[in-house]
Amino acid sequence: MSFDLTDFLPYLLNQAAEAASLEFQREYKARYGMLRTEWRVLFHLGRYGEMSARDIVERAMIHKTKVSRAVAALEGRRFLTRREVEEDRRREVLSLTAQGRDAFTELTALAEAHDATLLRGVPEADAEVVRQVLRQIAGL
Amino acid sequence: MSFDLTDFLPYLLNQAAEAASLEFQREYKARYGMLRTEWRVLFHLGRYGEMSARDIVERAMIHKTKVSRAVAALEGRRFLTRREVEEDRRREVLSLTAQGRDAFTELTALAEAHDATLLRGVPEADAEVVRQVLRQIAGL
DNA sequence: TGATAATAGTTGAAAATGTAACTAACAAGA
DNA sequence: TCTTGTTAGTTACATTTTCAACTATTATCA
Repeated sequence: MSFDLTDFLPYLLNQAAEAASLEFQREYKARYGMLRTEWRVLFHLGRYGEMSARDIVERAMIHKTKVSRAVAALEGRRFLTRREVEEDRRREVLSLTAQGRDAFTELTALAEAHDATLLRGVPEADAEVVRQVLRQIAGL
Repeated sequence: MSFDLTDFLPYLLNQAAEAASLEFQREYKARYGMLRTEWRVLFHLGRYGEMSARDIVERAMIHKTKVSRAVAALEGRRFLTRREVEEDRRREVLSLTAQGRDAFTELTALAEAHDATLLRGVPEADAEVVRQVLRQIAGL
């Protein structure tokens, strides 16, 4: 039989994703009491600027109920604020507070360092191949 | 700012893992009403032969409570059976039923096909680089 | 205009997961 | 033997996630 579990891409991706998130998760959990979805929402706002919950849903491919709850939690802890949009009163534009930006800055620095650790010993050319293939799979 | 979200490995891994699992998950869910952990337990038994829950915990790095519940579910749906071990009555050896083996065979074929789809257009050398790096990150 | 559909976001209940505590069996040393 | 510790596996409870309504607003089109 030729097919090993560690050849199976969804499995391998899941294991790698879990391992990669684990250490970093401890950071944002311990420092800011954040959940993973909250960190991802924060990251999107920090990296790409203010946007609506719907934009985050689309870009991050996170379900809208998760985003809704993450936004509520981040708002409660004063990491972001909502602003009504006049031309469409269903929507609310989200933006980070100063505190949210600080958290973003600190966590991003940690994330970059963490990335380097994960790819220790991997030639940059190979790392780029990995990113490329992952983007394809993720549909990005 | 130099750091793009799609360069950030844990993020990229998560997105790819989620996208990769999605379609396949629909298969085992729709056909067999299986959860992800259940499919993974089934896979281990189908691929590597009978073993105890503890062995699966170690090999698959799934938490023992998840394995315990998956085993109970698979047993309830007659995909596997337990057998007591005389020399250590704490342990139970698990093995697939004929029905379990059928499911394994069918799902494995689907898994292989799914893998090929995910890697469409990716040279085999690159695919191997990806698997290698993912194994490193996952600690496999 | 008015009816129907679509969209943004929220909420409640059900399902799944994680954590810790638990039972039962074995192990090892005084 | 008796105590203490370890291991296999299960269960209970709290937290998260998922799924299916639901509200409120905007869009479409006869």
